[in-house]
Amino acid sequence: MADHISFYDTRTREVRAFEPRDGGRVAIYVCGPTVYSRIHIGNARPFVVFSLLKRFLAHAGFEVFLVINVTDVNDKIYAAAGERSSVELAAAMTEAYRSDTDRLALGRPDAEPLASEWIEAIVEEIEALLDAGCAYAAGGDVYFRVRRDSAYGALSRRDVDAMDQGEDNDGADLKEDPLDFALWKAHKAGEDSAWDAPWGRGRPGWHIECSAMAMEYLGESFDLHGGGEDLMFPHHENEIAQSESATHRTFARHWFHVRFLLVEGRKMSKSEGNFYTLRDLLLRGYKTSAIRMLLISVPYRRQLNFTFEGLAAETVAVEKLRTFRDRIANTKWAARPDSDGVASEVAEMAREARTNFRAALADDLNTADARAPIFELVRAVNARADSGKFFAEDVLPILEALREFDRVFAVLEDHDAEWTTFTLDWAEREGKLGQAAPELLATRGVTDEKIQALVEERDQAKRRRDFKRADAIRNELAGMGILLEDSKDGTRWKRK
RNA sequence: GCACCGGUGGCGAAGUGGCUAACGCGCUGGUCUGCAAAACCAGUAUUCGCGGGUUCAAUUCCCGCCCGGUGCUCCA
Repeated sequence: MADHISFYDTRTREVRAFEPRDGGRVAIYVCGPTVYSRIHIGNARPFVVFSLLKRFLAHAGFEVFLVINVTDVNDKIYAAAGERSSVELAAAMTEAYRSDTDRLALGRPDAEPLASEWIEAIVEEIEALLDAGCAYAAGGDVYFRVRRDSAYGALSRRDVDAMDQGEDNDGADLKEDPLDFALWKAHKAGEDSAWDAPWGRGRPGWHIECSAMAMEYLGESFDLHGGGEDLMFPHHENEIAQSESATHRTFARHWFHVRFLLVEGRKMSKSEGNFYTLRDLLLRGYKTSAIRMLLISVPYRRQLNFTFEGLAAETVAVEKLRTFRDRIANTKWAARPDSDGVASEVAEMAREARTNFRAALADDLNTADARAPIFELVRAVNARADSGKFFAEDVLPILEALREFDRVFAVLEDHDAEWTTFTLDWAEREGKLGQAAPELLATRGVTDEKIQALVEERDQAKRRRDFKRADAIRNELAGMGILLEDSKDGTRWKRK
């Protein structure tokens, strides 16, 4: 099943066969968040994409090891902390990042190293670069000699001589060449995290931490390295320069960049007023299943327009799949009258859908295309079920197909109600309950027992043909976010 | 200015040198239902930003234009 998987490679600018060095094993490194604030929907896209990538590769039979680092020493963190401790801010925001991404229900990376915990490895790599003559210390800083690296600019297709010389940057007077970038920054007044190093007290530059941690976890050369498109230059270009100058080996064999998203058609920014954290969306009553579905609806290399209209549409789409799954699983289907040992047509449809699903993902992780066979299967099977052509022996192939889809997409498992409770409890602690959507607040304290009692009362009213009363109860439940479905097998309800 | 990406139905979006241009949402009509909901059926792009070219054939390749987006150094 693992054959013919290919991904676009930023370095070669083409869709290339993905061939891990070590047969069945895949090592992936992704540049994660800088923890100075809660993650927003733009940060969520790479997290979702790389989690899906891992899930797909694992599903395709590879043993995947995914590293997503956390940058917890950085200028932005110092700036955001102000008078407070940057260390405490970073720790709190790291926790928030883990909690928020847990709500995305895609699992955690296999390792989530913090830059601050790998200073020793970073210092060692800088020493190696100094020894090799690729770097130099100046005024307590250490810089990398960009012009010593003839391959510099290959990833982002930039001509070193055509680059802006950046004279107004920090440390310009210490650099031999304006193109050089910092591997180590000398301690400055007001910075509350610093480590001793042979060339002076300070902290790592931004790029070196990823080189060091990637090599610590995955070795000098590994399969795939990724991040947001913004990281291509200078971050990843600099990582390649440092790493390959130190090891003389290909650092990452495949480069994978996730496109930025737009929010309501515009670039997301605080000044535009379209800046949303994951928590904001949860408080507004949107479910992470819908967020995932929306992020899946556009392939990772395309710009995605994140809108509330889109979220609403995907909420419905997720519901359609769950309703279908429940229908198949919970109905007493008749045995097939003409079971003559031939595989049923439904089993054949499920097989074909699974094949198409895998093929779409194997083709540069085309998640948008991969959704089509799922919905096609749902419609075809619903149609058969409506016309009495779905039988007990068809249940298993269908549920297995759904399980396969969900091993990658994770939208069927319903944690939504749980996350809603979690979000509201958090909002209460933070005094933000007032920001919660009214529909969300209405669901608070609505227990299954309470719902069940009302549903039974309505059923009795229906039996008396007291439809006024029955409809009143249905409306009352709707106000609590409960939807009813009458069927021959009784009334089913679900939380919206 | 330099580099790059996109413009497909009401919205989102896949895709291909030539079968009826996927899929999701929406809308209209129908079946079912006490009414709904769910589900299904039918309809909803004579056409893929505009102009030109290549080709027997282009939405798909090439050129130009218009529109939108992104990057261009220490800062996800």
